[in-house]
Amino acid sequence: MSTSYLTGLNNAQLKAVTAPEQNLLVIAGAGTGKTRVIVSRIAYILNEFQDPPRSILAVTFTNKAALELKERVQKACVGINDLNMLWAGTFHAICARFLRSYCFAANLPASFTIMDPSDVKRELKHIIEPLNLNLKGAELNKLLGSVSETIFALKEKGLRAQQLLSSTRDTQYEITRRFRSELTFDEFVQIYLKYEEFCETVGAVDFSELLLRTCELFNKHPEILSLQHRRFKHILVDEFQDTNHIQYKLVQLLCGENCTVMAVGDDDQSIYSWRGANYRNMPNFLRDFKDAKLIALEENYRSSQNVLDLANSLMSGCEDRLSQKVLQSQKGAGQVVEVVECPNNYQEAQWVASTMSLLHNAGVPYQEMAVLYRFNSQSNPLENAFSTLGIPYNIWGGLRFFDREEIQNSLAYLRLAVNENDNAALLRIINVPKRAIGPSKIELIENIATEHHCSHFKAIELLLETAKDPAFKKAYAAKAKSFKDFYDLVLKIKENLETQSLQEALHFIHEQTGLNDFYTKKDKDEGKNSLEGRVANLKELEENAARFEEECKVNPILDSDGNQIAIPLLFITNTSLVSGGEINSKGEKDSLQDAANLSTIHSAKGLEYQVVFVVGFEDSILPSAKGNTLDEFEEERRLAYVAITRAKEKLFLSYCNMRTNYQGTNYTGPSVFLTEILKDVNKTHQKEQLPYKERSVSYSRYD
DNA sequence: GGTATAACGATTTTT
DNA sequence: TCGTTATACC
Repeated sequence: MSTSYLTGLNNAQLKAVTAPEQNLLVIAGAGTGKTRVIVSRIAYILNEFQDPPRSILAVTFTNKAALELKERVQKACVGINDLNMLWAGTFHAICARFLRSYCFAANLPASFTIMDPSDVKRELKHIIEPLNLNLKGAELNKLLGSVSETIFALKEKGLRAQQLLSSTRDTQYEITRRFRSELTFDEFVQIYLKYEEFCETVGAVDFSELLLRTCELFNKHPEILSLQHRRFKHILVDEFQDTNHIQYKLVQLLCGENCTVMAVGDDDQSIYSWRGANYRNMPNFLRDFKDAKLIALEENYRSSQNVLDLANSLMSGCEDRLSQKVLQSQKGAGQVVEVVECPNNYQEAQWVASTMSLLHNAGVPYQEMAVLYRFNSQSNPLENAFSTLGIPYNIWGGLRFFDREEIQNSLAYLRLAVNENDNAALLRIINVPKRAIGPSKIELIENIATEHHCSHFKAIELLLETAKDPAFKKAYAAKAKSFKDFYDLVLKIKENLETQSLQEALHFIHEQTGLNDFYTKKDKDEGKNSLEGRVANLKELEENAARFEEECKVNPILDSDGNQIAIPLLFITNTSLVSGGEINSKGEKDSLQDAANLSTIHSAKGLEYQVVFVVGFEDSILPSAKGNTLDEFEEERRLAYVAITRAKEKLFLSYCNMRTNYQGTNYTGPSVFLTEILKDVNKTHQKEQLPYKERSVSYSRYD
């Protein structure tokens, strides 16, 4: 038996990896080899405990992380059979799979589809419009945002509309606060009720519903839950600081008598609390999971000590920490951290670009350099400066592959063919490309649907039937004609799914619905060539489908009766949840090869670069001016911490005295965090009487 | 029903 | 400044 998965681990890591079967909370500071520990622990479970892969459930924050984990486990566990029985995925993907398997018990149709947030908004608009709230378009849109966010947040707290009816005044206030005065509590509850009703009749679930529905499934059906308890002996959860209420509940539910959980996370890197993440789930874990043991990883393999000194000093100012970690570098002091003062944000951008250019000439590849900022809006001057100097760059955090309009539209056809009740999908594409079905005709369909309590698609069918009747022929003939093509098209797609491969079916959709022609024209108008345009993305989707189909054949997913679940269904589920290929904000499919990285701090989480520029280290930027409470302030501190700890060799921090953006011109200045850190560092410098050039932090001004 | 222009609002974002 | 969406007009 090989134990190579243990070599090279430090003491703390070894302790975590080789711990007996018990609940474990691993606090893994930035760059301390967290993924390594998870992979090694899985290898240890398989080799030492001799438990089969199917007894392991590994939960990650993103699909990308799940994929990476699976690959690394495969490498570390050569010779172990049935590795594909190991479950690794996000909470959402895992729940979707449970719901597919137990759809009947979960009270969902076998063909249930998953709505993305834009579908949800479109439906909420339908629900809210008849209320005649007298809102301007933009205001209505903002309200739609708040309402959908609120519904998601409530579901993730486990609250359905029905339960809100008996909620306390405090809860009611918490909810209505989000809508200013545009919506009363009762109005909101009515909307929420109607929305749930819509989802129910249509057989569609939103992202939050996946989690809530699965929780309810297990609570209502202990026999199904005990099946899981019999299966899962080891649950590993990565990024535990980013779990929310319902995800924590799910872990509790899934953890049976003979199961232990390894929760891995870093409370210092919790930067998503505004989305419902609760880092206090980490201390709660110690309280709620029997005999849970705590292990902290502090040996850092990523950054030099000079970088870590800043990070440590920044976090020492934070009160609410699970453990007062002090990160120790395994790489030595390293290069000086440079703090740079700039007159304004345009100069700052110029300074970044020219410094990068110098570093590149000195041999640092562009892809090893990153500029991190608090707001997307800060990227603009940087992009200009980069273009002027001819520095190639990629912007992260732009539109993702499966969020793209053309992909969503293509998938909507597929969704409708799979589940004709999916009204959200129907409304999305009934007039894309244009086939002369405007608002008035859609209203007609909606009226028929309401009247007959049926789906929109059925309503079209009814309309076409009625139009055949000579008595109505005149009245309906003109209107019916425009629906006929659409109706036949969807039926044909349905038929194709029975006989053709998924790839072929998608190809048919792209050709026959006119999507390809529509986007070919659009690509041309926008001056896109055949490689970077929307048509190319549709092609990519077809190829994606082919790959997916292959995978399904190798590793089929079964329902509770042991039957294989239909591939188109799985594809829809998968693509709704998987963010796809890397796309930069310019919509280019393939990112540039040796290109510098521009990113918000949030989307840089988990990444690392040789050289990092953190720009806009200013009050009202970092920390953001939006935060008022102490909690919000401390989250900004953690954000700064995440930014700093992305750097492997060289870190630059910059701030401006004056900043011009759409709001106008503001006089800014160094961030409180910066003054805090520098005070600390300077103290050390003085104490050790270091000459200026040996100091760990240098300070300069750029004009 | 489709296209040009005005008006508005703008933390952070994964699933 | 930029992107989205409502409206006015053909």
